[in-house]
Amino acid sequence: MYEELKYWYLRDHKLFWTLSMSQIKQLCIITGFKKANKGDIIYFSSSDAPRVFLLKKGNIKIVAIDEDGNETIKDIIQKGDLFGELELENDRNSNEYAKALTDEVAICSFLMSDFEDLLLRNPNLALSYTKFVGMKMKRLKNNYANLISKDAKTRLLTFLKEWAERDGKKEGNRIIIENYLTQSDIAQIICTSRQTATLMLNELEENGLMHYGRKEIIIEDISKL
Amino acid sequence: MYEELKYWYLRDHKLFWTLSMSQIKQLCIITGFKKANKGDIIYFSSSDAPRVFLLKKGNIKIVAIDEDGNETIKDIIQKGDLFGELELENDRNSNEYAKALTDEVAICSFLMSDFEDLLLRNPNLALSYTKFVGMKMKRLKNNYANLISKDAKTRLLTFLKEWAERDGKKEGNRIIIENYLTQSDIAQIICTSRQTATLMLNELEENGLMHYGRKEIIIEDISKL
DNA sequence: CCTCAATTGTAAACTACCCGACATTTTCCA
DNA sequence: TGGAAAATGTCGGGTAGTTTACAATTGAGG
Repeated sequence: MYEELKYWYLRDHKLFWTLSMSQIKQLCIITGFKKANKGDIIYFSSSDAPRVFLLKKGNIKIVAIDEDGNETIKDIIQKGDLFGELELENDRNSNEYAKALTDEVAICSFLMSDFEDLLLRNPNLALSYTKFVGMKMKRLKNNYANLISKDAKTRLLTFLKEWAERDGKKEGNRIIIENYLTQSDIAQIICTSRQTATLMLNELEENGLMHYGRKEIIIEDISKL
Repeated sequence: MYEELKYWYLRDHKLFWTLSMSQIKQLCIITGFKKANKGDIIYFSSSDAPRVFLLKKGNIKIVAIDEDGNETIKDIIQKGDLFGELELENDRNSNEYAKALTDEVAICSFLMSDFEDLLLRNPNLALSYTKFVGMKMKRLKNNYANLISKDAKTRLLTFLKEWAERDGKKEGNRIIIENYLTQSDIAQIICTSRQTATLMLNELEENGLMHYGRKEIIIEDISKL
């Protein structure tokens, strides 16, 4: 990869704003780059050194397989998200892989050890990174608090609202979300069965609150959800 | 507080091992200290500047109150744990307080801004702290993964095992845990109703697997749980 | 030692949700 | 373009776990 490109991929990420251009150039720590198409499975090769990943384009989901072969969605990663071993601790025994949700996906990665060096040399970056991880943790806590105390319908509504806020485009009163999730994906995220999710989505549609389509989701009035 | 004490409270925490004694002495960032007894409620005064807390002695639980006045246990904090705004971001609108679970509780705290300065001046510490937060996150993820995919009985067993491992004292084959949780506390932690928890605990007792007492919990053979 | 509040024990009714079993529709690609 | 695979729609039976309700036990404080 051209040196030019290497730092371009870092430049526009919030996390690296504290660094000057020349600092970024010095780093050039990106050691991997991958493109994928919808449906492709991306393995985190557990054989080689632990890595931190940065999603430059598209959306992916992290999926775990348990002993019985059941898939569980562990996370949805969006453009600009840093992911992988955010813990800076490697944990080899987890059986996880990523799956591309959108047509085009671009991921770049660097070695964790490089990243650690970088943090040590740039205390400001370390602080930003810590806050970044902290925010992730807060989001996680909120999500789970939801799963636990609310029933399936509330969970669906909360999920839809959050999604609309993060991804949705306003068009007058409506909000339009580009959809890359099947109903069964949504069901998994809100931890219910596919049938229940389908049922609830149709119910919302009957009440004229929203429309679920494979390409896009339209929410008529978010305040009524 | 005597200067001596101030750094004593930091000295023996894993997080600060990378700092030399003299460095710790220079810090003196501790600005608050609190003692409490069982049942006491400890408020995080949301009026003054955001703080990081360090639990020196005992156990406490973090409880959130929702609109309807329902209590939810959000976290159990144990001796040596750092807690509070781990996110390094202040979030004023949460309605949370801490409650002492053990007879004697000692908490010290320092201002977040001081802590941030400290991190900036000690990159090594920043890295340790990042890993520390990361580990918290991993534990959190595991706990929740459990809540979601397993039934109430499995959740109880997982919780008991984890508790035994963290807190239990071995006596021959048995493990004895000093108990500071009521059955209803346990029920909240594993997200089930008090009645279900009671039922399951009694079932385990009938099968001779464990004994639940108000002062201590005895597990006959952890491998059989 | 007695009293009251907190904790624990038990049972029955009820319900949200899962699961299996299909039919129908859409999408993909050979 | 046609046929298979994936996604969606729909129905009812079964059940884990909640809720309500009340009794029994424990323990702390006067």
